[in-house]
Amino acid sequence: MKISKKDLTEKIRNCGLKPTSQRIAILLQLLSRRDHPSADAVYQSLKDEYPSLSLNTIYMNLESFAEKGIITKINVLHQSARFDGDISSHHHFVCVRCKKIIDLHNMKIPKIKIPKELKTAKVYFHQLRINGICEDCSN
Amino acid sequence: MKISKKDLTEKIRNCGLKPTSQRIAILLQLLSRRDHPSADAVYQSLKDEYPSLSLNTIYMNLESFAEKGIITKINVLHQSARFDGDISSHHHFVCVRCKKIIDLHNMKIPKIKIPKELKTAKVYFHQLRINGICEDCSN
DNA sequence: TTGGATGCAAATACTTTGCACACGG
DNA sequence: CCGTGTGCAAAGTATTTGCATCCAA
Repeated sequence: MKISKKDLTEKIRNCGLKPTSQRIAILLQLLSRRDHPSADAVYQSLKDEYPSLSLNTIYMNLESFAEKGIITKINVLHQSARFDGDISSHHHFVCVRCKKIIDLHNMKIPKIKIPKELKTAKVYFHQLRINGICEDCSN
Repeated sequence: MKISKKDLTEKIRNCGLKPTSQRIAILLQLLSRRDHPSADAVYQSLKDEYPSLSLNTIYMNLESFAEKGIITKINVLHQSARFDGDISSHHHFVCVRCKKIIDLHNMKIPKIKIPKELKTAKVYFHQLRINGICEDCSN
């Protein structure tokens, strides 16, 4: 499907942001590609066509778009790697605001059927991650 | 349950690593606590008792332990934020080695029952993440 | 003794912040 | 014009790398 700049302009305006040329370019880039780029990957793809575009602008706008829900941020970003000594099967709730991680031991997840896309990969383990805002942060 | 140093030594040796005093201390620390510490958090807890222990050693060993499967690294993708232009409901496979993300659109996940630990939290969305090693990396 | 492990310091990577200028409404 | 958005540079934090020394086997 073709993505028109007009649609993008609308989409950006609808979520309360000014449809600047940079925002349109960034959103177009993200909707056109099938992978899951980092801010820098988007930057690399756009800098030839938009030499004045700054990486900073991409960081800010990807974050804004995700906040408005027109794109998704796959990894709630902890500033640092977090480790768990408990390797028994359990899942996690992550507060998107304070980044707190809460164990969910009592949560039963029905058996997962590994999809065919992964038939050749080695699956280690799966973890369900629930994102939200914890009690402390919701005040 | 009490964790004996003897058991830890065994555990470390069993996964092919030398049971140095630093490794034993780091693993003991991680297995004793109920939270999900960063490398620095582990460092802060240990540096009084082991003044010569370096943060670097903790980084390396937490990574090694996670690779051997005796602890878990919760956020595989913490080094850079990754975004997805596709906001339809789907899940992801993440290669723990090359960090590649593969979309799993065909995967049906039965309805999730939100556990009681979260009764006061606001749940935004949940994503199932399957961790493993992709075909390219498994050679 | 010997190769892996550690400690230190420097280097790198990612992201955020501060501020002056530019631009859309 | 007004206020948000952008670009640049600098700062901040997390992690990795290089290398000499150390230590468990």
